[in-house]
Amino acid sequence: MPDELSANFVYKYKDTQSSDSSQHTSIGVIFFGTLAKDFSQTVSQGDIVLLSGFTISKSPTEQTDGLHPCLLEMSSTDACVYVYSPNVVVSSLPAVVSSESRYTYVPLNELKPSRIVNVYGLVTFFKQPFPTKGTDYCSTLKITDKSNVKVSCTIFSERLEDHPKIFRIGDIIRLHRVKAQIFNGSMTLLTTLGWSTVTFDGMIDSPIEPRTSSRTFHFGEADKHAVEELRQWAASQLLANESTVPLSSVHPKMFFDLTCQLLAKARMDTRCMLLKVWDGTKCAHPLLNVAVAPDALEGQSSPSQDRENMIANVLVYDNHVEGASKLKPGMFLRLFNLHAVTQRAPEQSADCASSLCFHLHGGTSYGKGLCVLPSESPELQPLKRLLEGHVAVAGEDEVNDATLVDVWYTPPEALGQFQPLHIRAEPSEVVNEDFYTVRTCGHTLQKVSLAHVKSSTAPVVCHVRAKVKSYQPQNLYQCLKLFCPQCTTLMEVPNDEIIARVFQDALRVNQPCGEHWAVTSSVDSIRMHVSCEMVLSNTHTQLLFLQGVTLEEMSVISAAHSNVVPVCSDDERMRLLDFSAPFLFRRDKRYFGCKRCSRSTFVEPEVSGVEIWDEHNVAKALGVQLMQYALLMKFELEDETGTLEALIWEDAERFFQVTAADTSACQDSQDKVQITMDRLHPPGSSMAERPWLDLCLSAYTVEENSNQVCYQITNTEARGNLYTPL
DNA sequence: GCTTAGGATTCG
Repeated sequence: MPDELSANFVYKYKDTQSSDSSQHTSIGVIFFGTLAKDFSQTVSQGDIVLLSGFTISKSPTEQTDGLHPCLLEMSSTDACVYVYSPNVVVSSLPAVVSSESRYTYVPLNELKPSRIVNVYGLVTFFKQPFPTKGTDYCSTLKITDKSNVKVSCTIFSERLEDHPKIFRIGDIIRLHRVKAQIFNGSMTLLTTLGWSTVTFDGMIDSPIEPRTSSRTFHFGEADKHAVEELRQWAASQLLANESTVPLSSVHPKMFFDLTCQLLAKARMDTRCMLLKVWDGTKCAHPLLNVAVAPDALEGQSSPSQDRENMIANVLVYDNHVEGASKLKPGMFLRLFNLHAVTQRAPEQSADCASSLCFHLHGGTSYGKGLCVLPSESPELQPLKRLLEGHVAVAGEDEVNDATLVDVWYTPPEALGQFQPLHIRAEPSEVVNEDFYTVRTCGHTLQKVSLAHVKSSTAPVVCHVRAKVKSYQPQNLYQCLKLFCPQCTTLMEVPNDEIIARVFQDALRVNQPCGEHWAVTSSVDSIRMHVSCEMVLSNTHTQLLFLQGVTLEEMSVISAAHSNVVPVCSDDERMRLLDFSAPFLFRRDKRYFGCKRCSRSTFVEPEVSGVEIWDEHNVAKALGVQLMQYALLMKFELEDETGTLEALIWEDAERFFQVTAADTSACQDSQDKVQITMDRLHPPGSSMAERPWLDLCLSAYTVEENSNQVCYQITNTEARGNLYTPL
């Protein structure tokens, strides 16, 4: 045929003179028509080609040229060839190859069954990749374009990172080498061998940044234009970026998408994971707080007053647990199709207002799922500013204690409670991956040097990398303090000698006391009082008042009781002991009252309405201001630029992953603090051997101390396998 | 070894 061009390209990867057909490493290929023309204009020597839609035929010239006995012959107009140049990846179809625009994108209304095509589209529906019954994960999505035709796409890949990074409806996706097919009467697209994808934000003015796991992908002016055009069209159609719902707009029973930061997570069971998240807004409905043992919780989420209704508890079920288990506190997430469920915590009675909890139900229907958003995403910036603002405000409220600095220098008294623990630490082995620190704050800050921190104006929050040059107190039992949240008094925990003396003083005036609210029984010189009202409600075994005991007797008796209050008598009236002694013994724990803020006279305890007695309601019933246990240490930090003294105080429990109250009584918690210190500052180690610590530092001024600038380590957790010997 | 899925909730 005169108007038809033909070409015969022979690729010789290796020259061979042999006529033995098994030795042939080259074969002839025959193209016809426009494909032949386009191919001849596109290809260069050395390119790699991939052919499809060709048939094998006998070579008529085998006898004369001694080459391969077969030929590859283009069988129909469906045949296509892919040309891989060293630098650019070129895909070509019959009639579409051109030298200036090497990729051609087919509008969605022009798809033809069994064609392998490249397309651009706007995402109108998507699911996170889910495991199939086969070998791959599958992403299902639906896309549309200017033609307004909607096409479903199915993407298979066993590598999760190769799946399209779609974060929201309205994102723009580019697909290469996907096959058009009819399924159930509708056009669909399916990945084929060599497929690839890139996605873009669909917001009209956001930077055009391709999201892909591929390190080599083609992106030119034409792509930029395609994205811009789709964004324009989407905007005109009101299709673009359906926004997610802030916590402040969530109401019961709704399904919604949430953009948030992960604060903490905990495995509930094999099919359920708890995520504690926030987005910087306050929910109009009370939020449920799912209580979890502190050691089961990864990350930090202490409910505090000013964060009330800001921390959402999300229960993630079944297939979503796999993805959730990879999450780390601090990450930014998008949770798709969360269900706002009203429920009561187990301890809440039926007349209590129920609170909101969020469920990510099992399955993938309606796009249920979760994904991690890159921290630098432009759409996260407003959220991050909101969170940082909130963290800063919380910091100002909490870091205001002028007494900290003073108390630091008062010589601590020995308590004899911490047992120093000796760990074998070979100096050469101390730099160990078993120990490290992580910041759990939401700040996105560049790390700065200690010199930079010192030159900054407080208040400020900084991220640093430093080593511990020294720390105080060296005897760790001395880092345990008592703190009054009311008057901010900070004091040492009285030792047993002091407490025993208070008990002895009380014994000297051990007269009977007649309180109308109490019934009394006596064994020898020991008197036990219980509340009449509590006897009636059968809760009297929970709260005992003991008179005429020594500290030793008290310790034995309280070991078996939930709440025991030591009392004495004065003028036939019951009184509490001096506040140098604990006002309450709860099994192995002792609780102290603040001398300044507690009621000085003892009146009838207010016992109505309490079902379960703990240290808080005992203190309240007695008019006592409960003192909190707190850990206080001072680290001398060092980096290449200098040293800086930083307290570890408000976030000490977070840092050491213990509660201060536990360290007052529990050997395991004391050991944990000791081991942590031995990891970050091994005994006898040189600076070079100590680990670098990633720390979040808060700098603040103490007004009462001529505006002295103080530093605290905040939002930082010590991590690692502390129980592996170094 | 060359399939898998092919949108459509609500349980915990």
